[in-house]
Amino acid sequence: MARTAGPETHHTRILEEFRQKIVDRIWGPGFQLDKETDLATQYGVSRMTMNKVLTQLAQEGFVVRRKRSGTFVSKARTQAAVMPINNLADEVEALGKTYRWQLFAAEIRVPQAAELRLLGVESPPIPDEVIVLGGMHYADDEPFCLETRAINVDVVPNARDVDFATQVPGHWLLQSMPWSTARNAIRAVNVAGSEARNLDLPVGAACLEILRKTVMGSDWVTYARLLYPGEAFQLTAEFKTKVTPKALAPQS
Amino acid sequence: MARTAGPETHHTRILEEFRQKIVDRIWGPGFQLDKETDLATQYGVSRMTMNKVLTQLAQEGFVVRRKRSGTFVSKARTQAAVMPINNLADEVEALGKTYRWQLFAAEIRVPQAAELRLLGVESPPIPDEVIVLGGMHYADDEPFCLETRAINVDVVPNARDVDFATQVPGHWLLQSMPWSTARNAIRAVNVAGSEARNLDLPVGAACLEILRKTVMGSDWVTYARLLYPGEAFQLTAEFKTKVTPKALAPQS
DNA sequence: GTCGCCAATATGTATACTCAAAATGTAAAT
DNA sequence: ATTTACATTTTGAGTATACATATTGGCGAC
Repeated sequence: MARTAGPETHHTRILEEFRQKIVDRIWGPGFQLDKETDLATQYGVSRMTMNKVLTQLAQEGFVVRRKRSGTFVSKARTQAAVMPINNLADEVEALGKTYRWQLFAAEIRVPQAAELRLLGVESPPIPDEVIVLGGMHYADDEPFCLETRAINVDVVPNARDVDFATQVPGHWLLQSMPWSTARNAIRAVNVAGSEARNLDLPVGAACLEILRKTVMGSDWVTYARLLYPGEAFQLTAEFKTKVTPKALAPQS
Repeated sequence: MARTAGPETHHTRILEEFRQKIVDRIWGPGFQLDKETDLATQYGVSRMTMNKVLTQLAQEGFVVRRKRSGTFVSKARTQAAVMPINNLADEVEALGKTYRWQLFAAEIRVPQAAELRLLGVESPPIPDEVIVLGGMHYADDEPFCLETRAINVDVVPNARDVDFATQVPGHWLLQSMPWSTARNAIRAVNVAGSEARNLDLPVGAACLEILRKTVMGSDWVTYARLLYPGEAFQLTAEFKTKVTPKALAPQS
């Protein structure tokens, strides 16, 4: 589990030492570090090197730096979870199961109001032509995730020519449009009707619903709704304590 | 919504320009940037400044740097969601509602097997003395979150003297033990029995269940189970596309 | 032609030195 | 007594320079 023995350079060594001191509360919240010139001489490095260490620590949120005032260990406030949302095929195959994607329908047309509501579309500028599609992700032929999606053809014109029966929409979009931004909302819902039938669940079963809006620049690329059987699926996230951008004031 | 107009320094300006170029795919995945000495002269800065920019970009995962080879725009693979999990009081008050915490019971004793199962405790080393507590978070006197928790007294000895009727456990722990690490699992479940009654929900209603294990060094600090009324509550997360640590190879 | 060694090259790390910006405490002025 | 002005201190940003390190492409030996 040991990290791949990073390069033993001055600044990485000092960085790790400082982080450890803070995590172990040897330097507790509010503690004021010596000024960077002093620290530099104490550790036998130049100010630039010590500056690199402290700047990095500040970026990671461990310390707050204020001109004329000094460098302080920050107080933890918020917790930020880094949650990897991989593509489903990888995730399913990591469990040793076979993955399969089944397209139900895909059409280029004006989306209906009900569909927009389902997908959580709030901003009115809806283009005339949108790919509306639905399908199911299977793991060993068991329903794993029900997907409903709208794709903005204006932003991704070559989506027109893609056969989403063979290409998994999410995966294709990720490959096709790297560096986009997304906003997720996660809820628990009771399934009913055709959704319950498709997922092979009793009516009223709890499901995890992820509404994802993907944005590229100023335009939306896709709205997706992913519905997972509740008990069978779970999202996991590892995280460290972090500070809120505000409330950084050192001990007064 | 505009970011608080950051300092207009050389390296931040260039950094933003490069990020934009990559996000807008002017520099697509696999694109090789000019070498840093050339870029430095092109942008009229010293190599150290350009180095700072490129190092930062590499840390953010936008580019991969290889000695002798050059700097390449990396290919997006995974998406990482950064999900802030604030303390509930702040969250509730952000909605303009009044927050209230109601303790049901808190005891120091050996936890029961059923409780450990509920909390998702898997690793056997259970200390003899554990604080087992349960309570409810209210927003405007409506049930908002049902909490069940175990606290490791060996790791947090002063938790003995805390009155968890007035102190919210999660908040107190966060203040008391900053820089801990946690692992979250998020599921959807159907509520039943006393849980449904306490949350004022019909039996079978979908709820969001968060199992959180908090670790400090090598010991566990607390296991918590947070149950949110499904339809009423949702987690949201903003995120950008990121690269996997592996699979960074430039276009061959 | 193939294999292995070597040198050229791009990044990585570090130093020493400037000047700028911001915050704080002190002293002067109203 | 309160405000204003100023000097000091600490971080922030940038430059010029040097040497280390890894990798790649070419050259030579076989």
